[in-house]
Amino acid sequence: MRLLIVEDNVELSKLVASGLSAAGYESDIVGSTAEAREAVHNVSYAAMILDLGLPDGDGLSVLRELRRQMEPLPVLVLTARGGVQDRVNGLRSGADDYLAKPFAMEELVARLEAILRRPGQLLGRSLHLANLVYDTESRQIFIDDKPRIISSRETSVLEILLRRQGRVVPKKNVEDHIFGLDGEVASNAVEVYVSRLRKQLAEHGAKVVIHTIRGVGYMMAEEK
Amino acid sequence: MRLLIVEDNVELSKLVASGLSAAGYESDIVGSTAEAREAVHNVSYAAMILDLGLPDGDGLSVLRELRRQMEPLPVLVLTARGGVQDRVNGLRSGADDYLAKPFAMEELVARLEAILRRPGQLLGRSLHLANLVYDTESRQIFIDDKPRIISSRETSVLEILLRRQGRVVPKKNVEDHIFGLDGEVASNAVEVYVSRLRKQLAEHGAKVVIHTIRGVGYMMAEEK
DNA sequence: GTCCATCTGTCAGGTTCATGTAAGCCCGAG
DNA sequence: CTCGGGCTTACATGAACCTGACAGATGGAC
Repeated sequence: MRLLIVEDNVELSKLVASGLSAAGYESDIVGSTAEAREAVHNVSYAAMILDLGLPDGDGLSVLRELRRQMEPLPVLVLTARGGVQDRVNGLRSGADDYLAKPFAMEELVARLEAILRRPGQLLGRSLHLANLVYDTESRQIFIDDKPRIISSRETSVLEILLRRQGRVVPKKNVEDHIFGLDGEVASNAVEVYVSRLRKQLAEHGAKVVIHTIRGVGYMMAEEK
Repeated sequence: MRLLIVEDNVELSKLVASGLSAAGYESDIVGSTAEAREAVHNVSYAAMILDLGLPDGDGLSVLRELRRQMEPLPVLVLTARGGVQDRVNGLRSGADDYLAKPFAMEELVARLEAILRRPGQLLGRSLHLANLVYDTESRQIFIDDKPRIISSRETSVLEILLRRQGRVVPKKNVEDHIFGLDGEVASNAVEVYVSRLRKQLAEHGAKVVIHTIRGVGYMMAEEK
């Protein structure tokens, strides 16, 4: 399995490469956004490890470009900046995970393998669809890179539909996901949440649709 | 996907049916070997769950008869008798698996799905034809890898035609597959479904055709 | 504490849509 | 050409679904 390391600090990049090699991964190293763009277009990598502070620009621009092209390549962002704002920026731009320097090699490998192993988007920290990004940890929603607030219940519905995007999610599953085992609902609560979610997504200009499959459930997909 | 439950204990059979329903399978229930024979001959089931202690004879006789006719229907034997000898008898008679009462519903579903998924059987998890993919578990249709929604009845027709792609499926079989034992149709319902299915497949750009064989039934094949 | 805003679950009325039936046309076989 | 099966469209029906409204719950500001 081949990885792309985008990092301008030569010592660090070699260290990472050798650590990954020990874990059984081959890797290519580039040191600028320009080289990164080229490499990604020419080679099919299993994942990218991306540093943000690069000599010729911000690594996030590479990431955003990838996502705009609907490229699902898993990306692990790696940077010295560890503040909350940077973390949010990374995820908002479409990163799958985020690691602040200094870090332990084991953690890098563990997180990398987590994003490689995840089936579809079932386990990812961050979920994407069209211009919609959802951070599963902070439960934050971004549309066109702008944070949007929607209420808790609707967020839960969004999450489960997003995790199974392009697949039908039975209404019962949605209900279970929201209420867990204990709470029972004696009404059409799920329908109401879906209705409210649709409305809010539309208001915020999200380019996604929630299809209704009568007698079964719902399916979220990209618009058109 | 439709299953046949052969079980004379009404409570148990209902329990099993509801458990299977939760797992996404429809089922018909019969309570004797005579009814079982009739049902199997009239309807095309995905699998049979067979109890051995029946009021009018041994369930194994039904199974042996099926196998003598080279009928590949997957059979899961379910019985109070849990001894090794019984297990051997069941398997020797052509059962695909064996489950002793009392059992956990999860185990029944797991074993059932194991035999349904088994290669070489009529049934796999997903069926392909040209640019059309059908997932038998979620009953989802993909054309050119994009999920497509068509309604329940049309999906059932598609499923049986796909399972026997390249072969003629008698109209009566299609009808049985959709309605099972109980429902009787007093019209040209099947023709209507086929018509609707053709239309929708065309709209979605599926490269498949449904040929009509006059006086017999239908056959699905790749376009051109 | 009070006030206000928002969130939540329920309900009811209206709407949409899958479904089965029927009717008329089409078309292939003979 | 005739006959009969097949195709397609139209339509009625009821179930499934949508959505606006409402009232209680919650929680933050003061």
